[in-house]
Amino acid sequence: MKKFILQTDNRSQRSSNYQIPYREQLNTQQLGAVMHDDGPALVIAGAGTGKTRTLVYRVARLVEDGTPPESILLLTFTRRAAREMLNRATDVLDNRCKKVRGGTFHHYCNLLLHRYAEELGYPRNFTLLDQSDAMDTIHHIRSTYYHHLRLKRFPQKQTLSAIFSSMINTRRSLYEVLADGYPRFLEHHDAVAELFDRYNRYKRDNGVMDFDDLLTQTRVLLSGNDDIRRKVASQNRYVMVDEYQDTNNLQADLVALFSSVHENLMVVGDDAQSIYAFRGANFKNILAFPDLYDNCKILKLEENYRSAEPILKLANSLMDKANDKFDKNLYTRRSSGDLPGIVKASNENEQSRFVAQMLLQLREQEIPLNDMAVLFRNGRDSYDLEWELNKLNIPFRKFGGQKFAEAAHIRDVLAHLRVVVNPEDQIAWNRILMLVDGIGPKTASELVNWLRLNKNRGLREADVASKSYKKQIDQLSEALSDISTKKNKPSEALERIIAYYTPVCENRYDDHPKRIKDLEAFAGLSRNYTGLDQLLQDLTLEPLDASAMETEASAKDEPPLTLTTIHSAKGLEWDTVFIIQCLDGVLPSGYAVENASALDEELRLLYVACTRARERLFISYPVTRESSYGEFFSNPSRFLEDIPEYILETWKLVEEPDQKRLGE
DNA sequence: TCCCTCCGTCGGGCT
DNA sequence: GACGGAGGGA
Repeated sequence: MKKFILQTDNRSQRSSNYQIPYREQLNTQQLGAVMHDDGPALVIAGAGTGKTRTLVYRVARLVEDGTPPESILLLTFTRRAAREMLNRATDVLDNRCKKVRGGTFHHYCNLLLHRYAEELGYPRNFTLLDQSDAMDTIHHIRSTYYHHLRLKRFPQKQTLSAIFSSMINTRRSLYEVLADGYPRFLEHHDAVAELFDRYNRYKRDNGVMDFDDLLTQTRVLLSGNDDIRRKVASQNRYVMVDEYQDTNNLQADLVALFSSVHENLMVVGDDAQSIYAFRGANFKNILAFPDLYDNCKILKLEENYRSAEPILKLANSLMDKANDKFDKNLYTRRSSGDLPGIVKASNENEQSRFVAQMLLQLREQEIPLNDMAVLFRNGRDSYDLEWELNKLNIPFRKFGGQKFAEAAHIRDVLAHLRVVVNPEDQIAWNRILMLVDGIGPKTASELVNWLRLNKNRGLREADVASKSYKKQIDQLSEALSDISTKKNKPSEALERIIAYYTPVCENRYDDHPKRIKDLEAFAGLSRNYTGLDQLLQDLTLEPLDASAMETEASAKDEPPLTLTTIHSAKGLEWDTVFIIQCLDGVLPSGYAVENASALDEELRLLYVACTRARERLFISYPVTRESSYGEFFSNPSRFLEDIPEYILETWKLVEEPDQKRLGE
């Protein structure tokens, strides 16, 4: 039977009196995507082709055509990306665009779940576990039930957490995950399976969820309850998903559910930039999208506006090396530009000095520091450079690597707040009790148990009168009751805890001045919040980078340089880009070299890194590396082999006796 | 029972 | 650099 299609009148009227001259500001391909109306659409957008711009204009265009902004849902990879897009849409149109709902999958799911948690048997104020909370929980279960396995090589908490997450996101059995990625732990299959069950039961029993639960529980909620699904999806008149190449099957299911009433779904992405296979993404998913949706319109953006031609040439020639070919060749009309350079340094520090010196030189040529970035494979690959930059007083901000809320002292303070929000949070109780002098694992777990069995009594009533730590327990319970009884602001609660915690911190860490400074910065940041639980949720869903606080102060003098992992550089661009530690075993990662598809992903990673640059690109590597055994020779990335000189120019570093200087 | 120190081990990229 | 286990002193 034929279906009726409801069509509104504005379709015929539009394009006559738009506030924004779309035709003049966009190319034909972009215009097609912006003007796309109803029904599913796939936009394949190569690097630098104006993908963000297209999304921004489409949001504005929908709003101009009378779509209520709050009925548009924009799913992005980070909340920062969503915010930037909506700000830009506000700039091109007006304030209405601020009302568009946008954020990450996790963020949106978190919102829905807080509304409907009770349907799933969770408390409405369920606690969200971040990466380290989840690992602590796993550790807790592991040491309670599996301590006897300690002599055999049993996976560590972060490995266990990675295994569990991989099972969920790639939809594989434990056996498959272990056999594929962790064969040495196959002998522990049954114990790990049991631990997984206990972990899930623990989360259930204690009303907490980890990152993966946000996605899986939302799917359960929407696929198991048609009323709720319809209610939620009918609010989403238009759904747009950015970076679709990096969503996995679980997220694809969610997208389908979110858009299941209006079916106005537009996904945007680039198969050549898929770099999240470890989270279950598969670059083939995006190409299979049209198979899932009848009448799916396919649109392509191919003209690159970002990079100078020599940079694109290098990027294209890298892509030629993929085992699994991509149907992709970016072109640009920009013909000028220097050749990308490859720089060989004799060791890591020389590489750092080269980068630092080059940065200073370019800054003198009026390229602002914040229009330059240094990219690397692993969070740790920049330690030496960070040291060098600090020495030279070059301000920088680092993305990726350790997060602010992962530092021990921040987690200590957060644990205090968490027991106030949720007094049944055993992991948090355990952590704060262990901080008391004279209390170790044994005493802490006895006290936690006592608290669990005496829910209506507080820590104050615990029997510690005869113990050496009585005094500190009194101080602790006083601090906790101060903030739970008075309904004070998050910043006041935080300051109260910091007052209690400061002596603990001084006693525990040698570098306490720096840590206490962090805590003050944290208190400052919390002033923007009115609710404690909101603060905790935001910190979890949008983890701050560890260096964010330090840079905050110096940023006033000069906008800082960016240091970032390639994964965190996604979607961003700079005038000048340095890619450091471009070594075989680093990029590609040593764990990828025996697997063709994993190698391809590493290659795409390098491709993503190169295409972040507009004008200048420097790739560098040291020929020697240090390890615990001493110094050894290292080789440049295999991806850089056989790239002809007319595409990638080789540079030598020449040291002058008195002053280090760059060679020709 | 707790705390400190020493030492071998380790899959990392992100929400 | 962080984790986790071992060993010794308080």
